[in-house]
Amino acid sequence: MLEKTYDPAAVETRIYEGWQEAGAFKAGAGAKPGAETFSIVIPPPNVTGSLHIGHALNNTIQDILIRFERMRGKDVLWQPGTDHAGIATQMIVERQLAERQQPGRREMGREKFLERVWEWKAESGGTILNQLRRLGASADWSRERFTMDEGLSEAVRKVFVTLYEKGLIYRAKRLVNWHPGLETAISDLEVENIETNGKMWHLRYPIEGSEETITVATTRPETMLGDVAVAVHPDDERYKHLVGKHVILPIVGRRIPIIADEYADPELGSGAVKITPAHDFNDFEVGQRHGLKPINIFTTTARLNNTVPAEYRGLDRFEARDRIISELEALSVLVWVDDKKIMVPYDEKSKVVVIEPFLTDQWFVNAEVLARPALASVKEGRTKFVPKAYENTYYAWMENIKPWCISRQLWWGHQIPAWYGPRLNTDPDFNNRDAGPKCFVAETEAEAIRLAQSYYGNRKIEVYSAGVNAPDYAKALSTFETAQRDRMNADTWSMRKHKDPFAELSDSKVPLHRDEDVLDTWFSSALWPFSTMGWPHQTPELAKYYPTDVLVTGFDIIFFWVARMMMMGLEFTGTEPFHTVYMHALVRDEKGQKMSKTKGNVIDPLELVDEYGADATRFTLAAMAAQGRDMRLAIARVEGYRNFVTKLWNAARFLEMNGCTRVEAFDPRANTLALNRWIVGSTARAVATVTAALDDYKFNEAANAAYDFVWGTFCDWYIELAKPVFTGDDEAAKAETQATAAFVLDQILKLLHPFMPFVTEELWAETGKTGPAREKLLIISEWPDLKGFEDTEAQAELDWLVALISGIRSVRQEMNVPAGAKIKLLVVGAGDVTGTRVEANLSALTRLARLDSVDYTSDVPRDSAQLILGEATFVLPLAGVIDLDAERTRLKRDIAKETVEIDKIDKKLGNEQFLAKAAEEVIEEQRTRRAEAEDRRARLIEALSRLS
RNA sequence: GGGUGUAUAGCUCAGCGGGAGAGCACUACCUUGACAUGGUAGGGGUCACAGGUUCAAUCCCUGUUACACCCA
Repeated sequence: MLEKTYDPAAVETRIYEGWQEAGAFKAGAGAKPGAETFSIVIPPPNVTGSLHIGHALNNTIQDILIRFERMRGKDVLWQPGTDHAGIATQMIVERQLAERQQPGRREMGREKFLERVWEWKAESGGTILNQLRRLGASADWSRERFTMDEGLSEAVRKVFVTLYEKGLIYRAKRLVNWHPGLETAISDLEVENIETNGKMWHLRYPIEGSEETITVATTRPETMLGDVAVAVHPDDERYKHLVGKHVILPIVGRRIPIIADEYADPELGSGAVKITPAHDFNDFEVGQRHGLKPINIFTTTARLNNTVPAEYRGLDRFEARDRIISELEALSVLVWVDDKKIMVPYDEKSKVVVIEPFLTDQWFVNAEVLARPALASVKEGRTKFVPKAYENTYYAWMENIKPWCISRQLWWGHQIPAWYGPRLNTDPDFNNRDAGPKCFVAETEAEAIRLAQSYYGNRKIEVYSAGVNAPDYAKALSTFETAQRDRMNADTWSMRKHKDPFAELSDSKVPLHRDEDVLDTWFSSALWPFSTMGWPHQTPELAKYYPTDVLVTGFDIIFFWVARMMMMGLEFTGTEPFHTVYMHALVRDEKGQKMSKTKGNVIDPLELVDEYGADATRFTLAAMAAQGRDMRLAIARVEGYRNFVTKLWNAARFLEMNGCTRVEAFDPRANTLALNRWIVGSTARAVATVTAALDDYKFNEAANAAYDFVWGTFCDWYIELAKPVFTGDDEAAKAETQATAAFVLDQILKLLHPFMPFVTEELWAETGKTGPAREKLLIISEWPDLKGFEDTEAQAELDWLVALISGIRSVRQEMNVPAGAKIKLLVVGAGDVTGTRVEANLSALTRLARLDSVDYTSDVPRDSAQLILGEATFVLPLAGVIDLDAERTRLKRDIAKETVEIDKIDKKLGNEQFLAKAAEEVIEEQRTRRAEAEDRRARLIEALSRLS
């Protein structure tokens, strides 16, 4: 016997372990040989992460799809894993070291520090995946991957080297977004521009050899130390005569040109702008156009470096601003100051650190080339976005894609597979400092040495791993370079040889060192759909499960991740990594605000699981997952669906109490009772609706259809109507109903399983204790298919019965008949069908409408309430109970309602245009509705006349 | 500044070219042998506003307003 209420906490862990032990999550579990495949790769959560409500939604949706397709018999893989999350993870470990007052990262050195991070990962990295298990995620944990696993790292190296060889990855000195706190470059996407109250400072620069001055406006006066020019618009009449002259930069004293460039906007400020190519993206381009050499005034921590006057060196950028302003003021260079709203680039994660455009050597991906096929895939429909509106977002990004800066000055991540050595004096770039060192890109060190060997001839290659600043490396490098330089001049070289008998050997050993930077975390994430399946090796999994089917994700990572997976997938496998991208909404609080720790409005999904159970939590998320709209999560909804779980549980309990045991080889189509034929037909329709909705990714429709059917149809009507059968003495009817009830419950458990896996699996086990043995767990049982089980005749009869019972109940309440009182029912004017229906459903009718007798008459007693249904009138003689005035009011109200309806339809039918242009079936429908309303009204009027 | 989306019951949300829906909340009644985490019945909406298209608009189009988000 089932308990009175279902206790999720007591059941969920046991059920989950049962699935694991049965191997139900394993790729291909339950699939028939040769079955179609269905695969999803999880958006790998950060190892540093813990489950938030967005993850809960994301993974609930994936799990629903996976369980649905698994039950449909497909060969299913849900590939789980985690992302190494370079910056976040490194920061956590660094913070931990600081808290424990242990040596910092730099003191420890790279190798020790990385060991430390791996230790941390081993201890804490699995948290979020364990949290997903609590939600019921049925991923194939035996295939768990991590972006820094050896296999995935191999994929990363392969991709890097291949793209490098194709010229699609290159190293360049460019302005990048620099994070002065972390001292690393970040990508454009990791920067968030936030509108801030700023100021516009107007500075008056003196013109060389003239009394004239030129006024420039800037929001960042401290960067004037790095100014290399002043630009005006070529058509700006005010300044034409100044172009070609020079200004003397105040404080610094540098002589810089006035140039003409269209970037200067005559409408903005004074129309003249200072050009600081090292610290502004627009200025950088202006500088390039005019061959101006950028002057970098900052260190990697955004303090002023030694290119600036001594008194400013070492100052923080904001401190420097104040000091510069004071000095400019004192020099009367500062003319005036305006308040201005400005966009300040912040670190997208912390939203605290101001990002600095900074000139460094970095690695870039030529995203423009990779984007072309990725763009075409979506345009040509090979990959579809759901909802479709996101395709535009994707296009807008892809059509304007910028080079992707992929190097990060961090330690935790995939170290860039590039090795550097000194250039030979025969190299055309030997004296070109901007060209940088000679670079060898290879998947392994051995391969890099081979490449180097072919460049350096038979010199000995020595790889230094202690870093570019290690003394022995610096020494070896300078020895080599000096020798190469000295060899270029015959005199120098012969003098050297004379002094040093070993001079010829001084450049016989070449020092090589590996690039110390690591790759952007998203670089490895971009390979996730195929790297997790063993690529670059041609594994069976790759052949079977790639390309995947659906990618389920939030729109916030459409650029970070989706776009890049498309690019890499197409480039390296020749196929789109998925045919559908399902973008789910953002979960907000019930007031529509974004959840955040600082606002304190975070709903923790694990707390929901603890309090209401995983099933209720999942069902809520599914029921609210309408496409293209953010969801506001209200706890009351979760509570409501918890009640639904209880309702289902109790329905099963009722069936159990009434001997509803499954019957071997039961054929629902052989049923004779309308009640049973009706519920089977309704089940068929519910199955069809839920299946279609899931096929369309309309999770809310699927969930609601299942809910309506289970509660509104099965519990509210079928079980209620079955009660008299169970307590009656028609044994054949009882047996048929018991078998049908058990059959329908089975279908319900299957239908609900993707949404509520735990309670359904538990009930599947409980109901399996009697009747024929269950062959397998619910999770791998077959999805119901009841096509052709509909029964329109039974449907019509039960619709009628429901309407009659509801009608009588309604009258009883309005007439204030005590709920416990049993009353008589008289049937007037019933035809054959109604008569048969009344007789067939007599016990149900009597019970649910609380009647004590049903009789036929043509003689309506006075003081009765009357109900119109079909051709018959149902009369409730309520002498003594009934309030005649109330009944008259009720009838008049109903008559008025019908009149309004008739008038409305008449207006349409009287319109010639309508008759001429509307569809035939629409007109016909209106006519039918009118006739029905007219008939009801006539009989209501008749009923009213009987009352007086 | 450019773009996208949303506006429907007190709240959270579905829906849709031809009869305004659900859950929660609310009101009344009911411990009827599954379930009070329940049952029955009910009240409650100018479908944001203004135009337009259409025989017909909550739905399609345009504009306005408000809110949200994305990009610069």
